[in-house]
Amino acid sequence: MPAVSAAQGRSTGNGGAQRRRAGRPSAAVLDKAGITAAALELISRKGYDGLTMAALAKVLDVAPSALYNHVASKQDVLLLVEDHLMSLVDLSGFGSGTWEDAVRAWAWSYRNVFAEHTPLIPVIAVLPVTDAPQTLAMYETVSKGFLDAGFPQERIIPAIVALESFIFGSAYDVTAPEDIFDSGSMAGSTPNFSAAVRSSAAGQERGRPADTAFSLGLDALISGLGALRS
Amino acid sequence: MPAVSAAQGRSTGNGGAQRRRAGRPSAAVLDKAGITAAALELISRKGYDGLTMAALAKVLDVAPSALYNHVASKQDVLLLVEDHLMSLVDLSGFGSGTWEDAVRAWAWSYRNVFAEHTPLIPVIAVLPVTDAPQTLAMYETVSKGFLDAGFPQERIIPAIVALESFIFGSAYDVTAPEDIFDSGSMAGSTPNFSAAVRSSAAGQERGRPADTAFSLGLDALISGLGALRS
DNA sequence: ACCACTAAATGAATGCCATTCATTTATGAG
DNA sequence: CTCATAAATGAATGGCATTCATTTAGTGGT
Repeated sequence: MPAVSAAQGRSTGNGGAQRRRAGRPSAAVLDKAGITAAALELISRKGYDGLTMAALAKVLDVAPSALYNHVASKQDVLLLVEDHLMSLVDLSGFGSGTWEDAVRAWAWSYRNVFAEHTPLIPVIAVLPVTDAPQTLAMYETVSKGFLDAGFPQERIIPAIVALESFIFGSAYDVTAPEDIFDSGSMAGSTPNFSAAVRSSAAGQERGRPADTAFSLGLDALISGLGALRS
Repeated sequence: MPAVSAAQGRSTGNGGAQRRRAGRPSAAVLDKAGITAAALELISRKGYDGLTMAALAKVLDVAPSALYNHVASKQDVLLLVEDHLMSLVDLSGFGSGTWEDAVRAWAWSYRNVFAEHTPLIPVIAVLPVTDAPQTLAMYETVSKGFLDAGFPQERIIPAIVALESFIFGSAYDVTAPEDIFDSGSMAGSTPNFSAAVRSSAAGQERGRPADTAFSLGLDALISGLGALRS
């Protein structure tokens, strides 16, 4: 159970005191599960800027070059993290309630998970699903949900892709600063925009602006895509 | 007219032969417009990986440190590029045709421009509009288009944000490899997904898959959001 | 029981990158 | 005329991912 060894290696702690001597250790120190866990810990503690191969090695109490016996590159580490996060997305709606409710719960959960991990979005967008079992499992469940709801088979993938595109874009939006639409000194030359910004800020008492936009767009997509069902 | 000087500096060429001697030159060599143009040239020639401060300096026939007299950081360069690209987005539909057609043309154009520049998307998402005049101009035109079409003022910004989120996510989708949904050896355990992938590939004779998904989602958003008009 | 191969660690490079700093030279305001 | 300021050079600096030679430990075949 190498994951346990890795966890022990980390909890043993050794705060940099006596170093391990060179050569293969009796019990393996590293494995993918341990690297993934350490990366997630590092990300939550220091953010993605803090996720360097050197920092990761330090958390695992290992020399940086040791990591390359288990992953081919830093991109590989990001891939491990990405696939782990996919397992956190809520799929419970598919199979129980209506298609609309299932999609809504899935989309909110998906957006919320990746709003905390926007640096992974460029990775996901280009990642072949073959290399990501959790991701593949999610697509299978969602596809089945769409099929059972009466979607024509050839429309399922485009519909999921459209929803995902909206979800990824919206995840970025969550991270935007509050004053992103403040026109500052240029406000005079943008009367319609400035008024719209003021008005939407005023009309919104509860919740984040990003949530309002997400809710609005998601409802539009769900009703528009739902019409494709036979 | 410093932009001209910069252009001359670049066309003079000097292919690295005799170096400029230290100290302030009689005519300024650099300015923001020239830096922006050089960055765009570099990006189109070598991609975003090739856009380094050193490479940019070389194109402009200048020492890397000289750039920092005009921009505070590389992020600043990306911001200049981003704002320039915004001026390429098609706004001609607003003011002529229907709201639906205007939004459709705007959205396709917006997506196509940034599909070639996805590394800028994280920059845009966090960029206060104050620092980006072209971006601000675009929002003004689009806001006016929504207002004239009968949108309640407080819904305009959320509606635009929802559309933009979909556009950014879809821009990533354009860059995805063709075989991104190939399940490979895992296909056996994902029957519904694999069948959906096969079916959507078969049903689609013309155009890129990304275009199909974008068209589908955009129509859904336009009809859903259009219903908000009074 | 030996031996060769492979796996997994260390530690010392390597090369690239953004950024900073001291220095030099030119311009323009008072 | 002079002096602050702007705009260039060139030489660091520190951080980064990655590679390589080396060391040690397990393993499969004979």
